[in-house]
Amino acid sequence: MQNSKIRNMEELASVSGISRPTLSKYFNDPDSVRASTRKKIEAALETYDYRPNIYAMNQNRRLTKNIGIVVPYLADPFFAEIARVIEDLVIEGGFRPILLSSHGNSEQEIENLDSLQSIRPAGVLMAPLGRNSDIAAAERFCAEVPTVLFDNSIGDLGEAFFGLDNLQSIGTIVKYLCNTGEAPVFFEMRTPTNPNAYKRRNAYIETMEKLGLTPQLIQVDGDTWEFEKIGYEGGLDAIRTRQLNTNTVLCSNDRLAIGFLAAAYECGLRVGRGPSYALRVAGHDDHPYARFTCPPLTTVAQDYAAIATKSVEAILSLIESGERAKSRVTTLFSGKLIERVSA
Amino acid sequence: MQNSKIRNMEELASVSGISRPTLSKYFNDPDSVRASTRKKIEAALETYDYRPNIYAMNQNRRLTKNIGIVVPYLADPFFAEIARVIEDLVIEGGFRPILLSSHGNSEQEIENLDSLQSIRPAGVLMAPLGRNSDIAAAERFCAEVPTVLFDNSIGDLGEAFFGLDNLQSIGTIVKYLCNTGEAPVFFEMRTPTNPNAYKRRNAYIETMEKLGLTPQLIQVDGDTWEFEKIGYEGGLDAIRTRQLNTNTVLCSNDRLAIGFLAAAYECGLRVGRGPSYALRVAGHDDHPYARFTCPPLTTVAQDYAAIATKSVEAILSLIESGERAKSRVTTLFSGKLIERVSA
DNA sequence: GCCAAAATTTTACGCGCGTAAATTATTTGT
DNA sequence: ACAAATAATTTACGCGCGTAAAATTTTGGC
Repeated sequence: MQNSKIRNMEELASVSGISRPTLSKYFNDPDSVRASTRKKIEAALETYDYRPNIYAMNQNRRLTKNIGIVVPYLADPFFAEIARVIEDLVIEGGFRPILLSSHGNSEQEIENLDSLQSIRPAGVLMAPLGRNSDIAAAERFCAEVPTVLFDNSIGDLGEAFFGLDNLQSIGTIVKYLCNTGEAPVFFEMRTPTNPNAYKRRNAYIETMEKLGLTPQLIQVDGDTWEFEKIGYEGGLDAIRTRQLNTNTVLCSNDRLAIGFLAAAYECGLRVGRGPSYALRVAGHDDHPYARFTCPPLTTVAQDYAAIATKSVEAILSLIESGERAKSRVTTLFSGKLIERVSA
Repeated sequence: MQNSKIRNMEELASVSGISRPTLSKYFNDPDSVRASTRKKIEAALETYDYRPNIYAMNQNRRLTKNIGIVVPYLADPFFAEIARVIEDLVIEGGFRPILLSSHGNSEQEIENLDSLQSIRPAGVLMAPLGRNSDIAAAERFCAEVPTVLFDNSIGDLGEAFFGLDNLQSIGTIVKYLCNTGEAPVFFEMRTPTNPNAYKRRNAYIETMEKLGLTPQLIQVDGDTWEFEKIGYEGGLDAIRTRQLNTNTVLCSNDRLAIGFLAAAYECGLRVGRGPSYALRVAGHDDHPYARFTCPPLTTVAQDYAAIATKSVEAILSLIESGERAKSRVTTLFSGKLIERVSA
């Protein structure tokens, strides 16, 4: 096994009989050296435990092998999941993911960008906070570092954007709800932190009007990322003050819906589809917990595997080309209706 | 504002009139230079945008300012929350947190340790996977890097351990359940990944026997980290095959309980306390979602702020001392009963 | 078995900063 | 105002690796 440890490439060079520059080449890309050489190196690596000093490497390389991943709120399992997929793809691409959460806080988001900038990443994948983001700071960052946005977009920031087609996905579930029962009221935060939320509101209104129906909004207060709490408290209030004049509620996202379901339960309203139920509740996103709510939540699934895959592909090809995108491409994926028992 | 940018300390030295070694001292500890010097440096920093190259710094420092944080499963909001608190404390302590998730996978856990070792962290805070952890690899890591364990312990690995007093916390909720209704059956995974789970099982048995009652276990299959799913499927099975001969179920953790609640709901069993309810269900951990289940989950809260604070304090003092712990100290915190409506 | 092409080695320099020792300047106490 | 203590500067070296250019070796094709 690991006999004596080796401290640097120089020493590895002497014990392996391969010159240091060739070793350097090998570590940057094992396939760039001759097969016979590669074998010798790998044989030496088996007996001598050695790995290049990552700091010395990155100091001298034009570009590091780091890719930053910034998400707005990691305690949200949705972002935890998408971050995990992205991490794996980044590793697969031969890069090193650096995951940072903004914890729903714009100052933290800037700090994250600052912190990333100091490690000179080859590229960054970022899901911005949205409304609260410091746009000027983000712009400055994007000018320095190739950045691909996902989940939600800010202006025309970044080289590309991958997200959800909110008009399609909200349209789908609104039509589904209308076809299977009463038209839905839209339950949302009054001043959401997230641009997607505005798009969903507009998509709801647009779809309802297209169907010849009158859109109705229930807008609740709250400006934190504790969506369940906001949905719960807003839901309690909406139910108790009889703001609902339909038996169908479409929540702007699943986390709000989870809170709303808790409120409905507390008020003794049975949620589900059919004559014996008081209320239908639907969400949006297919949150990891949506299938375990009571009752299981009807929602629209985001194809986050697609979002993750395409985002990573985009940043990798940007890095490989060494250039900036000629034009900012926006790619929107469709949502898929997930019919469960809540609506 | 930022006029011309400065590329290295040398240039900052010339424009600020302060020598480079002094600047180096300043960046390592601003308070180590004279106040007048500090002022001059900070004035220069205002006009010239400069930050030291982190790679060059870390290459030459004996010890980096990095602290690794390894959690078993970041998509679990419990770990996301505790990681967030730890991150903040680490930053407050003047260090740089590097957060890594093992995604419930032992190979990933080793990769994380490997990856951390290559950045030569000053210390590491780690919540190990447990049963699946590669103990030999972890031991080798701990021999190299000062490591403090939290949440769950493996053997006597690491310099210290901070976790929950499962005997106390399970004892508390078992007694509560017995005092307010029928004695609970214990619902858990047959072969949990997590040592805490075994401790909880034993704590349940011990407490029941102390109370002169017969412990009963419902053990469900599953060896992934999808606890809700396992709880749901196991719960469905347990209910349908009539394994319950008490109306009270204590789940080994809240995520299992969330799944179990979904199963109970699907089977039409009303969960709550009182004559009109079919079942009482309690959990353990006070998971962030526990207050939004239907009905809200009675559980035991872990004091994760305390666990986080003490763990960070421990690693910081270890780093400061530059030594290894003389003996491995285990600190267990008490859980606190959270009475909600599910039991 | 020869030659051009490709891979490797040699040589040499630089990256940006940490750090140690010796020297010089500044502050502090009296 | 002076000596002692403290801080800053100068000088010099090293960290581990990237990388470029030139010299050398190996490879593959015919």
